[in-house]
Amino acid sequence: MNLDSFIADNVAVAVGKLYGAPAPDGSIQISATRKEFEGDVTLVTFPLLRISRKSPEATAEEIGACLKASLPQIESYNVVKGFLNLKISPSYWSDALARIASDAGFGQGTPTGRTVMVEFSSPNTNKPLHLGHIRNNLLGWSVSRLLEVAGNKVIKVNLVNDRGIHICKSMLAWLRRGNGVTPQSSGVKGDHLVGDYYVEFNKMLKDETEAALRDAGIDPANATDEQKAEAQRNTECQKAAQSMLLRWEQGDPEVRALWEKMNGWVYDGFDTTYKNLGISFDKIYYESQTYLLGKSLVEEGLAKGVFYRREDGSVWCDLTSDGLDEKLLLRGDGTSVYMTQDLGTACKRHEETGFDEMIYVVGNEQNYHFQVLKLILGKLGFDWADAIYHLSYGMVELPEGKMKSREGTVVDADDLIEQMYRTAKETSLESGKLEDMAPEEQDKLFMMLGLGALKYFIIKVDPRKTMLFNPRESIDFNGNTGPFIQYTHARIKSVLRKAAEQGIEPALTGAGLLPKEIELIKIMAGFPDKIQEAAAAHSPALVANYAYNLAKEFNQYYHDVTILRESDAEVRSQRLELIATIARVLVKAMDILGIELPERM
RNA sequence: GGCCUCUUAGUUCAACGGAUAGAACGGAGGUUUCCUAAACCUUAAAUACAGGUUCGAUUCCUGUAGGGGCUACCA
Repeated sequence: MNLDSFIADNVAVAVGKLYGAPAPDGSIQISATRKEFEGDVTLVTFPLLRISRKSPEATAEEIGACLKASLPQIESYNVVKGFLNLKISPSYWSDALARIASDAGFGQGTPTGRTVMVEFSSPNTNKPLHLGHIRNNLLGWSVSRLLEVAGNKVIKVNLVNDRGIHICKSMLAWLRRGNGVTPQSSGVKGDHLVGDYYVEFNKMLKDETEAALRDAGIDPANATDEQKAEAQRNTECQKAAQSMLLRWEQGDPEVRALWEKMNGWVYDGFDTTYKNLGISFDKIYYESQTYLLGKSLVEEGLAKGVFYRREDGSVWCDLTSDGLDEKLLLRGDGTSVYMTQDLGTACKRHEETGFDEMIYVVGNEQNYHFQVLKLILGKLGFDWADAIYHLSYGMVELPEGKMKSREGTVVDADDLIEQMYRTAKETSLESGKLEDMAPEEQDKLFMMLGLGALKYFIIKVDPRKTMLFNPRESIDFNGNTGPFIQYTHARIKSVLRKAAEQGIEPALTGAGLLPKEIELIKIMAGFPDKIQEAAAAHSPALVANYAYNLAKEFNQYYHDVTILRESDAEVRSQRLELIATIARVLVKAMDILGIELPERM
């Protein structure tokens, strides 16, 4: 049991004894004592005044005295306004350190027996990954790790959008203007090459649209949106792309072969990016294989009267009673839409895995879509509809606003990783601490640091919020950053290495603890709770902030005390044990974020 | 128009309805005969506005102003 609930239970006992009535639910509020006051845990007494019928101070005083008398773990208490601050005895913290130090799997939650599926990344195959995908990927990955550490079985899946008009556009432009170029012949990464032809298509489209407008006697610069859309629809290349999509759907061997070839290039490119980011999946779904799912569900829904058919043959679900609109599920021509296949895919996945929770890591622009998805699954009678969770994250904005591919302000994922690597390299070489390190080791380190900075920067922000990313200023390596925590770890490891060289073993010797040491132990003891809290909130950001806090406290501690030079052997060994434990907790926390910690830097 | 969401130091981010709103970067100043100065210490600086609920509001409610998103027989 953790300290907070232990105290809470005893407060409940004390309240019953003192006031002869049980404390109402939620009236016992325990929190960590703020730094400026003396104590470790604090009871807020205001909610208990209804029962005590006394002033906040008197209530706090009485409960404090009662607890002090009955619990040996409480060394002292003090009352400030309505707050009862309890100071826990040092031996409790020594024991806590001993428990943490001897627990190799510290932080790993007990198995919950729950299976959670997490879908993330879900790229289109016509363009390389960009900054927005990076937030998605890092969030999906770290949430998956977080839930695993919290004791769940996690299945990471990726649903690749490998079909549709957008891929046909790349294919068409490549056929017309590519001259048979391949990633091998050009040396261009596959996903970038295909992306280049997507851009090429849009150029063709723009030229043809403007020509058409001029032919119609309209100045393209002054054309209305409707006029532009109309002209665009009728361009030759747009029609060619559409007919290519039709041929794809009919299974035309030529189109399919080209489609497979170009998608193959893209997957090779994606694999490289995923590998650089350090992420992987347990299963990859392809929309070309799932896009027909869900049609039978629509039939079922029609039979049950959940959906209805319009005169033109299209099928809809009326959600107006839920405060939403009517939602299309099947077009007049019988073809399905995104919602249809998502319904089908969800069902298929539930049949296959029996998941207890299905998390979709998708941007908040699709909030409406997932609200509807959940509602419809419920209407179809699936009791697991509530297991659907949309982990909705905010957009990544640049200083000049939203990324727009048309204006060329998209931050490419591969470029960004490369840039982070280079910045890490420069900063590291400047410090001049790595001269005796082998070049390949250095290279690994630079990548570790660059990625650490990038990942931490993105994950530390509350997923739901829109975040700002300034590529020019890059990312700092000082302060609340990944490299700060990496540096902290390297520092500890360095001391431990030197201790080992001198034959000094870390050990728990029962030597007295400094206040700062108790502070550090307190933070570490809170790790398992923090994991559970973060998992419940689906927020790796909480873990990031936790790790930063621990690292920061350590750096202050490190500055204030001597470790290797400490003359008292017992104190010295115990301090080594303490910092070794800190290093282990840091590794565990950062592992959730997908950030590696170096032995030296 | 309708629905959702956001607004905290100069900037980027924190804060289960609880104590004097925390950090970091940037600014100003300081610390290295000593285990890693990518560190540490000092200092100035913020809850968009107006009401309401509460012992207590950055947090909950209403309104105003200003961002963002959704409102496709796109995905």
